[in-house]
Amino acid sequence: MPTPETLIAHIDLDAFFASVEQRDNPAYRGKPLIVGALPGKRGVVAACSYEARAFGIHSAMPISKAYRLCPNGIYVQPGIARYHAESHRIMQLLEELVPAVEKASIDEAYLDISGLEQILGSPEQIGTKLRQRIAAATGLTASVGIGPNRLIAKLASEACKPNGLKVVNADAVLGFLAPLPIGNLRGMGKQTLRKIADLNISTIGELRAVSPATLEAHIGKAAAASFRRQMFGIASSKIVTTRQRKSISKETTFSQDLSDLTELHDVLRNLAAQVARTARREQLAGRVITLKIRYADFTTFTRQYTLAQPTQDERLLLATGWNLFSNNTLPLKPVRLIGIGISDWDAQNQLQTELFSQQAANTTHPKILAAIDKLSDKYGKPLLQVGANKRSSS
DNA sequence: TCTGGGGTCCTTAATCTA
DNA sequence: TCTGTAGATTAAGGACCC
Repeated sequence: MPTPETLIAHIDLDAFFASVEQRDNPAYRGKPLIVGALPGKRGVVAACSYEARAFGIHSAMPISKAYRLCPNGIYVQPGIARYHAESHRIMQLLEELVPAVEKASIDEAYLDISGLEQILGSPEQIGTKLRQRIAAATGLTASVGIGPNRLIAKLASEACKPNGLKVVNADAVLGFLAPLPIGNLRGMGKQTLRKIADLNISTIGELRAVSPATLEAHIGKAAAASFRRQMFGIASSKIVTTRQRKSISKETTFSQDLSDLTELHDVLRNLAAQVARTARREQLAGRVITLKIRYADFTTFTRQYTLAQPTQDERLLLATGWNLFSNNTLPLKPVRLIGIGISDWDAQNQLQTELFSQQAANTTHPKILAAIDKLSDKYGKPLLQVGANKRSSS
């Protein structure tokens, strides 16, 4: 028996955040709706309705600019928890129909529909079923692209947005790609486009005519190889149904740049506590602690430190993060953003819930001990006691 | 124009180690 | 023991994505 042709579907929920808001608030329907920061505050557009797009607004646009373009639009802050719940519900729906579903983001999924034609019908029928199912259960619209691999499926769904369906068969891939803008290729962002601007090419078809050596000279070997594969429609069709996260981080941008060290420390403590909470909930402990600082001029620095043992405790996170901030490797000037994260764990080091007290008490690194001592002085009580056995209650 | 937050992956330079 | 080197690992930044 011949092996069935590989078929991947990409599902993309249309203007997801904005659509959920419009569905739940009839007053928002048919109006330019912008989900993101509120005008007057620092921030960007997270999502916007198609009515808002008519004003030239798009996601990631500074909110101040969006407001200039559309002062009469409706501006709302995102309700992320509601969107996650909705997303979860939709993914479950998809899993009922198709066994291999990969959640690619809050509003996107890849599905392996190879060999399902006998049960669910032609690719067009499968795509229609998926879209109908989502609409019936949630009242939301989705665009579905189907192709021989992830790249083609994704580009097909982009091409038929909003509320569309497009199937690209294997023999139509080259023709489908040729007229698309090169910016549609994965990894082709602003910087890469700038690097190849002098080649004067705008479509994937034109990019194919550029010699490999020329492309390499402009953007380097690895990137050139990646784009050459993509421009001929070569890409992975592997669906990863379970994915282990690689890092946990929290960051915040101040409404006004902050210089006060006490305030900065308080914010960092709060962020460290949130990171630690997530880590404990997900039973992860990381060895690498990363501090992120952004200044008023948007220059951004990261500093990291590798602990001898993994941790998920906010005290060690905070002490290490603060030490990275104050150990004189960063300029002393007003801070726009501060963030902290942990990473670098492996399967074996999950669920080490008693780890912290032991490891922190066993910490001998002078930098960490000094930072912890300093903090202990600041709070007028010892943050760590050798042999201590109980968790922080703060 | 003035740029959020939470991620992933890649490149490069510095440092460690055999 | 010293020195040079290659490869591995770590650190930092950049680019990108949603």
